[in-house]
Order: sequence, then structure tokens, then C-alpha cells
Amino acid sequence: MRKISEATRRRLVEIAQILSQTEEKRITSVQLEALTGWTSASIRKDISAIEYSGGVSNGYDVSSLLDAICKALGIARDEQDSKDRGISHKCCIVGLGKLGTALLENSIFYDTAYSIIAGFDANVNRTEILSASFPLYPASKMSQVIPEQKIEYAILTVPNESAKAMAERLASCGIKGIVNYTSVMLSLPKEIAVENVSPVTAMNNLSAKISLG
Amino acid sequence: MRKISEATRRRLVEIAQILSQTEEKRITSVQLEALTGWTSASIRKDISAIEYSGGVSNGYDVSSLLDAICKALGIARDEQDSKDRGISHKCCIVGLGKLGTALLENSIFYDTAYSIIAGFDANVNRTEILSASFPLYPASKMSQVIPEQKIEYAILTVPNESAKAMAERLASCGIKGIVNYTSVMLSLPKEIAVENVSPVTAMNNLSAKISLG
DNA sequence: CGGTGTGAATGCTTTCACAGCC
DNA sequence: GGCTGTGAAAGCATTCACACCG
Repeated sequence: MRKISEATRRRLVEIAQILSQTEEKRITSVQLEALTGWTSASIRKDISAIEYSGGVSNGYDVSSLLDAICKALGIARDEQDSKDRGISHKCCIVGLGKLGTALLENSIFYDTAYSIIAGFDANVNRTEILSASFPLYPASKMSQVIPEQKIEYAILTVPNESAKAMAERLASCGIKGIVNYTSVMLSLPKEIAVENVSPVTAMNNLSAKISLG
Repeated sequence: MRKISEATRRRLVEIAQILSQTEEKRITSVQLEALTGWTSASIRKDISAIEYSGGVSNGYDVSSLLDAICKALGIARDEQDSKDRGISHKCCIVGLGKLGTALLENSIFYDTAYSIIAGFDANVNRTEILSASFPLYPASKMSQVIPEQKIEYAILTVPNESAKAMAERLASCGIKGIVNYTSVMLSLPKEIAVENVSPVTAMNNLSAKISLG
């Protein structure tokens, strides 16, 4: 069970997302191959890495497979599941510029296990003018609010210039993971997980992928 | 040279991004290890996969290493370089909701090889009301504008409900890569590259990474 | 049959360790 | 002395192939 490798994990996360969007009742590894591009054998191996006995003969039961994957990866399948299992990942948005406010108004985490419960910005004006369904604080309050509210994840949408400093502050506040929308590569203690999702990084990856065939 | 693996490519893209943000003149593989968390041996192997002779004895020359990586991966280091080498990646934004407009006002690709030259939305009102430094079109014009303008990449910021359909349309217009901000997993012909950067996907990855240690 | 689950074989990547160089 | 570059070894992951099951 502790044998879930990086590659397998990424695939399972993606498979889980596909399953949650499928309306079929059952699905086979060959269908998943068509959907994902990975070989069916590799998908079966991935699934065998988690404890799941269901898939006998005519494919997997979508719902129970999804449950099994989510359980194995420690993620919740939706809001209900997250309540049932007592998993709730509290997040905050750091940086309330154009992008940050777009995300906070978008209710992006509707019906997921994640919920945004605070926003921060260095500019006090902004935290006072903007409004959201959760409180907004000046950045100076981070070190107080984050531990107090047990916030685990941060979505970093500050300008590049402040990215490094803010990330380090988040780290020292005990944040566990950062979704990084800036194009600055963060260097943080390795127990803090970072997921880079800046458009520039994404484009570079895309572009390199294509140009190498 | 065609031996650049997926893993190596991703690391090199990240290293390139770090190099472009370093103001030091030289850097060693051990320093890169500290910054990235990957072992120095693996970094040296990665670099040896591209044609680069520079790094003798006391580390690598930041600027020439960056050049070499960019050249090997087919990406441009900045706007100037992209002009010099005649590389210019034209992009469009599909979906001008909150997120889409945040991205288009943000001049996110300032001083990169990428430039956004068109925006699309299914809602004609929106394309008429909004304004940007590039033209906005109703989605019906996609199949005309994309080939005509030789647009290679799309940033997909439509609502989840329309993601699948829009992605398929983009594919049929001959787009080469999609940066996917929706949480729908796209299944497209494998010659079309997709980079998933939705907050939900990112959080799931983060969360799985942490819970598996 | 059409499908899963899984040892065995193959093919990659990463790590090790050290020669060679400044 | 410190660092790169690289064969050789070790460790993983993917693919193959087939027994087994409904």
C-alpha cells in the first residue's frame, strides 16, 4: 500500500476525476485507456496497487472504484463524502488581484472536499473594499489566522515580485501545500507540497512536449 | 537527443524557469539540488541529455545553460529570444468569464515567447462589451480565426459544462495544445497536448501527495 | 467470450562512484 | 578542493502474456 508511486498517484488522481464525471455505471480498463491514453495494463496495475477487489470480469463499478481510489489517496470525492469521512481541507487565497478575485467569486470548489475560508492581501484597502462569502484579512494577519483556523492549503495569486516572500511566510505559518499561480519557482522545505499551475509554466511544458514529439 | 524523457523534460522546464529568475552568474548542480529537491546526479544527467559542453569544473554558466535548455526543448527564453529565433507561439483564450477576463487583463505573458492574440466566447454580448488589446470573437468564428491566424495554443476557461464540446472544437480547428483551467478531464487525439491546471485537479494532487507522504 | 489480476521479462531512470578537469 | 560527466549497478515502472473468473 505504501507502494503507490508518483506516476501511479498522478494517474489515479486523473482517473478519479474521470470517474466522477462518468455517468455510466461500469467501466473497463480498455475504456479508460481510450479516455486517458495510458495502456490498459498499466491502469490495471495502478488499480491493483490500491486495495480494491471489485473489478471482476466485466469491468469496474464506477462508484465503488472511485470510492476506493479516493480512500487510498486520502482525498474526498465530494462535499458529502468529505463530511461523512470528516475530511475537510481548508484553503485560503493569498493575493487578491484580478486572478485572486476571479477565483474567489467563482466558487471553484463547489461540491468538493475543499473550501476557501479566508483571503489575504498585502494591501489593506483591497481586503476592505472587496467582499466574499468568507473573511478577508491583511497579510499581516496570516501568521495568526492560518494556525488558528487550521488552514492547510494556500492558493498563491500574488504578483511575481512578492511570490517568494509570501510563500516563505506561508511555509512558516505551517501551511501544508501551495497551488502556485505565479511563474516563480518556489523553493520550500520538502514537506510542503507545491503544485505549479502558472500559465507560463503550463505553456512551456506544452510547448516542450510538442516540440519533442 | 531524442532521448529526452518525460521526466527529464519536466525537470528541464523547471530548471529553465529557475535559471531565468536567478541573478547569479554561475550555478552548480548542488545548488540546483537545494532549489529543486532533485539529486544533483540526476540534474547532471538531465543536462547531459541536451547538447551542452559548458559546465566545466566550477558549475554552469547560467545564461548559456538556459540558452541550451531552451534550444533543446524548443522553447524561447523571452520575447527578444523568440524574435531572434523566429519562435512565436500564438495563443487564444476560450471562455471570457471571470477567470478568462482576469487572464486577459493580466498581461500574463509579458516578456515571454507567448502572446495572446484572440479571445472567444459563446456569448456574443460578452465579446462586444469586453475590450482587450486583441480582438474578441464569438465562438462561431473559431474555425475561421484559428487556422487563419495560425493560433497554436488555447487557454480554456469556459464553464465545466461546455469544456468537452469546446475542447473538441478546438481540436478540430487544428489547435496544438490546450491549457485546461476547467476541472473536466479532456480526451483528445494524442497529438494534442493538454496541461491540466484547474484548482481542483491541483488540490487533489496536492492532497494525495501529502497524504501518501 | 470479454474482462481482470499478476508473475515474469523488458526497458527506463535514478543512484552510485569515480576519473578527469579547472 | 570542488565540480562535472559518465559508465556500471541498482531500483522502478511498464509491458507482456496468460491463468482464472463471471
